[in-house]
This record gives sequence, structure tokens and C-alpha cells, in this order.
Amino acid sequence: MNIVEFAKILNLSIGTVSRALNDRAEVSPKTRQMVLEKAEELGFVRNTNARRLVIGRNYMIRIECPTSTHILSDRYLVELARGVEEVAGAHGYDLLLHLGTHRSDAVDVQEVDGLVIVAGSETTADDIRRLTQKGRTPAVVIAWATPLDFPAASYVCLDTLPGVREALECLASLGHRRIGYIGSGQPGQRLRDAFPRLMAEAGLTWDPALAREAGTTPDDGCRAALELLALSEPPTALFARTDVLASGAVQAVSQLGKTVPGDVSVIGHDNIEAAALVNPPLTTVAINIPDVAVLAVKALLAMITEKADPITLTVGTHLIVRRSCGPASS
Amino acid sequence: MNIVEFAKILNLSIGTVSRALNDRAEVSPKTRQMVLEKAEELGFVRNTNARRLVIGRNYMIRIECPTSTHILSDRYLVELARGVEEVAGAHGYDLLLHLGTHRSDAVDVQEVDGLVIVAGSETTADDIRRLTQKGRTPAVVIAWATPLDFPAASYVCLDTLPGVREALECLASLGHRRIGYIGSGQPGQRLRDAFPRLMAEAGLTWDPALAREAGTTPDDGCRAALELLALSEPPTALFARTDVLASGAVQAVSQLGKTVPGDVSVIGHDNIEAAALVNPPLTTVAINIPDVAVLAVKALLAMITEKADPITLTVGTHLIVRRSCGPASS
DNA sequence: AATAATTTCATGAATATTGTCGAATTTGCC
DNA sequence: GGCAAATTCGACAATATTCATGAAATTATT
Repeated sequence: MNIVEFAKILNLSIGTVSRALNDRAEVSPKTRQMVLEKAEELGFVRNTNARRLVIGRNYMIRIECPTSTHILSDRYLVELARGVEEVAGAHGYDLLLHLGTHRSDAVDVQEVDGLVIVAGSETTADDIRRLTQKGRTPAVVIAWATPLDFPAASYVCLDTLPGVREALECLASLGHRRIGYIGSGQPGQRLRDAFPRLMAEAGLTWDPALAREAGTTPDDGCRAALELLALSEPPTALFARTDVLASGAVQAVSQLGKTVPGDVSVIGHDNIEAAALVNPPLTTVAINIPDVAVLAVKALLAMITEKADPITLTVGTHLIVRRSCGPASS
Repeated sequence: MNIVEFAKILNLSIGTVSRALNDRAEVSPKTRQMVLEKAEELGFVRNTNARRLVIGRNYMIRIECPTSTHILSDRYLVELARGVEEVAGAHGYDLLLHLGTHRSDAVDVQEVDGLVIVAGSETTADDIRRLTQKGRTPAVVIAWATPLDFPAASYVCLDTLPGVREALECLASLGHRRIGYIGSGQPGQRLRDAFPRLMAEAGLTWDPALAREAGTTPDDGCRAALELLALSEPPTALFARTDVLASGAVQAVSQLGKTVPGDVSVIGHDNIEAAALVNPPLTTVAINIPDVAVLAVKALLAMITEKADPITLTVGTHLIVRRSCGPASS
């Protein structure tokens, strides 16, 4: 049934019905009420495509997420999508999903009003340029640390330093003085570089001898931890760049017949699902994804509806305290 | 730019341009070629809404997923979405995401050609009826074990028994005879009921004294395992209904000063991310989500494009062997 | 072999799809 | 009758597609 038939049944003109359905003022309250009731009763729904064609808007935003090398793990991706959908949905927008590489061409823009782009570690400014049709489609990019070099988009940057700062302050307050750093190689570069400064800010001194670059597996973390704990002046606490490495570090401690947090404290990063399940549950650095989603969508909607200028925001991480940290052993 | 302007630039009629773009036979190859090239060059894209309005199809399927009580964890949800997008995308369909409860009303059908509905444990046949507009919209439901009572939809059922059967056979072949069962309460009912039969099929005898219903946390699993291991004739292997419970069971074993898999073997269920990170990495029962996605979308596309009748398929779980199982200790 | 007749083919014009919105018109009320 | 509120009318959005047209190509006829 289309609006013509529907209007005929109601003995009203198409225009009146349309206005009633659009909640416009020029229609009498009783008429509106009647139209709404009848629509419900007869199951009449306007044709979305015709509607969008006429009003020239799609009420649709697409969320773009690369397959490989996520900033956000799958778990966070769902959380992000949920948040995005919630606030976008409240404004009448649908969410279109596009997983898979940013490089794929066949992305019919024209059918969305805006883009939420989750940048992977390999995403470049050129990718954003192409995805946004040279900036013609409003877009907000979820990026690590700093915006990409494409100023027509808005950015929500994920800054991991605040949470790490908290972590170090937490360790410092527990009396730890020698803190080991287990890195994950390439992607963690920025944190690695900032680590000495963060240590200083927490009133600690940075000893380069206590840093190891590990890989990505628990075993990598375990090996690095064993090395550090075998030093003549071993650290009393370990900070690992990822929870996976941290879980390996925990294993290393128990291999040495010691306990976490009794003998050694461990802090991870990312708050993966497993972090709460490891024994002991891991104190870790996390980011509030719903916050990110809300900020991103708000920025995007402002660009779409008010032609607002692109903005750059930063969301910091924070510490989640579980049971893997305790007072420094003397 | 719309097709009118575009046709004017090309000195062709709208009809010819449209035909060329739609790859229809009635247009000469040179003309088509020219149109395609020029479209690329001038960046002309047809208006999706007008297009869909005219052809009466949306080329869009929506994936429906309830917030609470997933059949599939978030991780699997992304995997499912990826699979769905891949095969649906290959047929020109976009993927619309709808997370949140199935109960929410404001779901403008009319704008999608089909639905992939992930049933939660609370989803009812009535929910499906409403979502599909009494069956008017083609739909495929991802459900546990058996179809819901709404035959207008297709079903891909997730059957956990095959993987559990494999698990028990694996334990039997390692010499285990007494196997403990740690359940998760309500949702695991079906497996619970089938467990004695599966035991028998693996050549084992079922002892009701070795069953405990735990909750959902690692601690629940730990407690249940401690109880079982304190029996006068304790089990030599533990099957836990979820990996979370299994991780608790592993903790229980080490609390008793014993090791997994040296003294006690443990098998989990679900293959959550953490399963591979626990120490030792957990042997567990998993389902192949990409398979599920592919089957679901194929069934759905058949319903959409060929008006195929709804079908019911079943995908079974399988065992993933890691390092938490070993020969029975004597 | 040449001309007429017929078929094939590409193209153009017109119409259909469904809803929105500004302008014009009707209705109601004083 | 005049004014305001409510309603109707008609143009418009962008594309697919049917039907008609003209040209070219093929066949038939003598």
C-alpha cells in the first residue's frame, strides 16, 4: 500500500496524510491522530526510498572498519557499533556496516549522509580522502593518538597515555620503584617514547635496562618477564603493552615459584575479555568505548545537520583496578 | 549531477545512459563503453534512492541482534557480520545493522529485502513474527538447537552436541573413565539432558554424582570443580559448559596443588578469546561461524531472489584441541 | 543484380515509481 | 465579508523501462 491508496481509504488528500505522518504543524491534531492510528491499524509504512529521494537525505551513516590490524578488537567494534547506533538511531539514522578493507572501491557513497571510519594501523590520509569522496561526505575518524593528515574529517583520537600515567601512579603509591616495561614492538612506539616522561611524572626513575620489546603472544610476554626478573636488581612490577603479554608475564612469575601480586605486580593494557578471567584478574588500562562512540556520532551529526566544521577530540584511557597489583615486596 | 545532466553532456538520451549503466543488451558496445568511461571520469553515480524506488528492491539486508543474552558473544557477532557481509556483498547487498533488543518497535521494514535474526535466549516466535511483518519479509534465524515455532522463516540451528561428542570421545581415548560435568544452569539444559547419552556413545558410563550446576563466573566454576575433586572417587577429567567455568576449574586444580593436564584434564565450551590465553590453553568446543554466516545468507538470498521456501539447516560444533587434556592419571 | 520488403538494432520520448512541499483553495468562525 | 486555520492541488525529486521511431542490415522477389 502506498500513500495514495492510504489517503483514499482515509478520505484525505495525499498532502494531508504526508504532513500528519511528518508531524508538521499545519494539520489538525484530530486528523493527525486519526492518520497515525489508521496507519498503525492498516500497517501502512511510507516507502523509505521515495521519502529519501524527495527529501534528499538518506538518514544513514556507514561505519567503516578494516579487517586487519584493528585499533579496536572485535569486541570493541561491537561496543562501538552499539554506541553509534544508539545515538545515531535516536536521531533517526540507520547504521550501515562496512567491514573489510578500506581499500575496496565499490563503496557507493551517495547512499549515506556520513561516515564513521575506524582507522586501522595501516589506514592513510589517502584512504580517508577516497572514502569521503575528497571530503564531500562528512566523516569522523577514530584514530590513534593523533589525527591523520586530512583536515576535512573530524577525529576522535584515542590517547593511551592518561591510563598509563594512572597505572604508574598506582604502582608508585604502592611503593614500587623499579618498574619493568614489556612492549609489543612497532605499534606501541608512541607509548614507548613517552614512558620515561610518564615515569618521571609519577615520581619514578626510568631505567632503560628494564625495558624489553616482546611480540604479540603470551609466550613472548613470558620470555620477556623471565628476562627482567632474572636481573640482579629485578623490577617489582611489570607493565605490559597488551593484556596478552601481561598474561604471559603472570605465567612467568608463577614459573619462578612466586605469586602475583604478592611478589610481583603486573599491569596490562587493552582490557580484553580475557583480562578479567586470568588468575589473578588483571589490572589493566582501558578506554571507554561508549564515550568514543557518543563523541564521534555527535561530531558527525553536527557536520551533517549543521554543516559544522570538523573538530578533533581526544579520549583518554583509564586504569581498571583488579587484583594483579599489590604493595611492593621489599 | 543527475542522469539528466549527465546524458546531456554525453549527447544521449536518458534511456540510453540508463541502459548502458545497467548493462543491458539493447545498447551498442561502443556506446556502453563510452558511457562507463565518462561516468568514471566525471564522477557520476546514480542516485541510489531513485534507483531503488523504481526497481522496488532495496539491495539491503538487516542483521538483527539482541543486546542481552547472546547466543553468540560479541566476538562471534563480528565474525558473523563479516561473513554475512562478504557473501551478501558479493550479490550487491548492503548490510544494515540493528543491535539492541528485538522488542524495539521502530524498525522500518520496507527498507530491507531480508533479515538475518540472531535469536537470543529470550527471543520468541512472536518476536520473529513481528520482525518479519508476519512473514512478509524473508528472514533467516540463527537459533540454538531447534527452530522456533514460526515456519515462515528459515533457520540455521547451532547444535552443540557433535563437538561435545568429540570431546568425550577424545577423553575416552585418553583413558578417562570418570568425567565430571560442570553446567551453567538454565541455558545449558539441552546439553545437560543429552550428556548421559553422549557419554554412552563414547563408551563411558554416566555417574550423576559427577554433575554440578554452577553459575557463570570463574569462581562458580572453581567451586564446582573443588567439590567434584573432593569426592572419594574424583573424576579425572572435567567438562565445563563454558570456557569461563573451565578457567575457574583450572584454577581449582592448581589450588589443590595439582596440574592441568597432568592430574586432571579440562575441556571448555565456546572458544572465547580467553580460552587460548589461559594457562594451559584450553581445549574447547567451538562452532564455525563463517560457515553459519554463509549458510544463512545463501538461504536468505534464495528466499529473496527465487522465492525459495524456508529451510532449516543445522551446523554442529567441533572440538579444538589445545593443551588442557592429557592421559588419565591412574 | 537491383529494388522492395522485412527484420534487427540503437535510440529517444514518455510514463511509472512514491512521497514532500509550496501555493492555492476551501472551510469555519466571528 | 473578512480572517485564519485546515486542506487540497500540482509540481518535483531521479531513475528504469515500455513503446515508438528511424536507420541500417538482411532477406525476398523479379
